[in-house]
Amino acid sequence: MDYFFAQIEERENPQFKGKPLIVGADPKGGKGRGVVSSASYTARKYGIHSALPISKAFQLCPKAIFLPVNIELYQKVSERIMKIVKKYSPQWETVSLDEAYLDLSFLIPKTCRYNQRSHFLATRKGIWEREYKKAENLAKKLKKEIFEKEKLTSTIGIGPNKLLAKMAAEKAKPNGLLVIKPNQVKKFLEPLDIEDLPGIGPKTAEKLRVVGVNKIKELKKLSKSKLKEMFGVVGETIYERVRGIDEEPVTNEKIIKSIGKEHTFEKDTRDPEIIFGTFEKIIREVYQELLENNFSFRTITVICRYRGFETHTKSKTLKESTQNLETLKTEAKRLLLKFLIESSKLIRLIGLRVSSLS
DNA sequence: AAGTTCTTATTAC
DNA sequence: CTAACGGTAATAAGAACTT
Repeated sequence: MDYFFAQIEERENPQFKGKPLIVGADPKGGKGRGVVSSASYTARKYGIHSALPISKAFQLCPKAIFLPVNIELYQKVSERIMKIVKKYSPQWETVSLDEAYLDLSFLIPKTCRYNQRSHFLATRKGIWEREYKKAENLAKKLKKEIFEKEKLTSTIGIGPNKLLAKMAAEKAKPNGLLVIKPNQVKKFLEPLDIEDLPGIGPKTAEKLRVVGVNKIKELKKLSKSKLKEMFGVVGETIYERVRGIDEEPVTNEKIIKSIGKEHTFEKDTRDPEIIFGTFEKIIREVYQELLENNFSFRTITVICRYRGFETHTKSKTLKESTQNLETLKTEAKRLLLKFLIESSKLIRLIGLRVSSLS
C-alpha cells in the first residue's frame, strides 16, 4: 500500500489531500522524541520520510499536519485489504500491515510447472510472455478492487521471485505496477544503487562505497569469496541477490521466536519510581502476550539505553523453560538492577524480551 | 574442543 | 551547547563461559 497510514488519514479527512501530512510521534513543538511512521508524498517533498526523527520533521516542515498513529484503524483497514489480496492466490504471505506477497506460479501450465532454475534458464524473450501478461492482469484487477472497496492506492511489483517483485514495487510506487520478466532482470538490476538491494542498509552500503562500489553493476564484479570475506553469510546472500537469484518461498507460516516490549522515557531519568514503575508494566505486557500464545520462555533479556543512545543488553537463560510470572519478574528486575548499579548514566529507554520460546 | 550463553551489530517495516 | 533517532523482531558473528 502507498504511504499507508498517511493515506488512510487522508481518506478519512479529505481536506488534508495535497497537504504535507505526517503520521507519527507527537512533535511537541520540535521537542518530541519519536519518529515519523508515515508521510504523504507532499510531506516527502520536504525531505520527510518514515523513520525520520519527528523533531527533524518538525524542523523541515513545521506547518505540516502531524497526526498520532491510530493503529487500531490501520489494522482494521489492513484486515479488509488482506482479505481481498488473499482471493488472488492460495499462496500468500503478509509481511506487515501494508505489504504482502502472492505466489502466482499457478498461472504457469502444468507441463512446465514453476521451478526457478528452469525459469531462469529460459530467459529468451517471449518464453514467459503469456504468464506474465496474466499476472499483470490479475494485478490490475487487484489494484482496482482495493481502490473501489477502500479508496486507497497501492503498488504491485511482479517478478520471478520475491526479491524482484519487491524491488519492482519499490521502483513503481506510488500507484504503480511494474513487471520484471526473467529476460529483463539483468537490465533492471544493473543501474540500481546498492542500497536498493534488500539486505544492504546504510552500514553495508558505506563499506561498499569505500571500495568504490555504488551501483549494482559494480557490486556484481565482487567475487563470492570477496563478499563472504567482507560480510560473511550476508555477503553470500548479496552475491545471489545482485544476480536476481532468490529462492525464498511465499509462506504464511510465521514462527514467533521472541516477544518483547520497550519504552523510551519522555526525559532521560534515573528516578527508580519511574524506571521500576514502567518496567513492571512492561513485564505484565510481555507476560500477557506470552500467555496469549501459550508460550514458555527460557531466556530473558533486558535492554537499557542511556542518554546519548548507548544501548546495552543483559540476558539470563534459565535451566528449565517456564511460564511463571514470578520467575520473570525476579530475573528481569535482577538484570535491570545490574544496569543501575554498574552505571550512573541517565537512562533513555528500558526494555524486556523473552526468547527460547516453546 | 565442543556446546551453550551472552552481547553487539545490522536490517526491515 | 549538549542529543535528531520508536517499537518490534529476526539473524549473524564473535566473545565468554561451561562441560
